[in-house]
Amino acid sequence: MKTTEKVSVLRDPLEGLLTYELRKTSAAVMGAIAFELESLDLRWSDASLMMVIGANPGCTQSDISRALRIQPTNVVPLINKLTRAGLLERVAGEGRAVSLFLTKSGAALLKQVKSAIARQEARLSRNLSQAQKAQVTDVLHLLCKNACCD
Amino acid sequence: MKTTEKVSVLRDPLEGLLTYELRKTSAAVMGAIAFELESLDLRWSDASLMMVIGANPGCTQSDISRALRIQPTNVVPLINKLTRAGLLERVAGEGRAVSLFLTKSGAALLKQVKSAIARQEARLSRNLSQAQKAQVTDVLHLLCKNACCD
DNA sequence: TATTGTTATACTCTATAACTATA
DNA sequence: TATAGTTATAGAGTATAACAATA
Repeated sequence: MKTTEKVSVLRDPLEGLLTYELRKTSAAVMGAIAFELESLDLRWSDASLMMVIGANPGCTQSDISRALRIQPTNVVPLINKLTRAGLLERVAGEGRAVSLFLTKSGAALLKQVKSAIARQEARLSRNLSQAQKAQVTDVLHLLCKNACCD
Repeated sequence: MKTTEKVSVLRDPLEGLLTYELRKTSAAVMGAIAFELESLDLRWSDASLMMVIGANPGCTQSDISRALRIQPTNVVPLINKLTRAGLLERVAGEGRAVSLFLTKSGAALLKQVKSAIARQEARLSRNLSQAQKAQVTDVLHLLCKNACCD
């Protein structure tokens, strides 16, 4: 015996670590929203950009950069993609600033984005107790703060 | 008046969304562990690999791939890096399989990795109530499951 | 000078296709 | 054939440096 005693199921020494569980859950959740947005030909970065501009018509790339904590340099290709797709309009503002607005078709697509996000959120929290639902974002905010930023 | 009425602080329409908060918190937490591991010249992917091999001496790359949910193809460069650094030993096993072990210096470094992780975990949960501490991983597991995988 | 926007670049993580070697 | 490992490659996300344009 014991000729083929393979490990195959490993002991997972990372199980239960906040760092690990957060990363794993975040990865799963991002995979799920990616699937949800696939039919709209949008990635999460696109969708979150549209959400922010939809809620703040006329905001600038700097505004977005600060709000979503992405480097200004990384906002550029996202804006370009959405502009080329006819979803975004760039209007000259003060100084070098450019004010961003959703086009008509951008606004229409945003509605679908909101539906996709609503579906995702409903699915995520479908079997959470009221207490859990109420506390989960509080805990996440605490953890975020403890991780030193925000 | 109203000449320079800039937006500057945006309304954040993503605030409170589980998808968004999870991603943001995960990013912050990964940044914090990256900082913690920086002095050891390891990234989280290296550290988690060492943790798994330390807890499962003789495991294979396929085992690791399944445990950490990384593509087998992406395990290769990680293993190579740690092997080149003298932290890992590869011993021929059955068939094509290769059994992985930490070297002496690998085991020594793993101790420091564990300390770094322990510091991180303590900092993350320092101001969580007992109830929160007890429930947070449960909620994360639920969310992970609801996201459809795991 | 400080702010805004941009280009180029590079590194990490992740994913797929195609291949070799072994049972 | 199924499993283990590998190579090459490509796409996203994120980071810095250097620069141009405007107040």
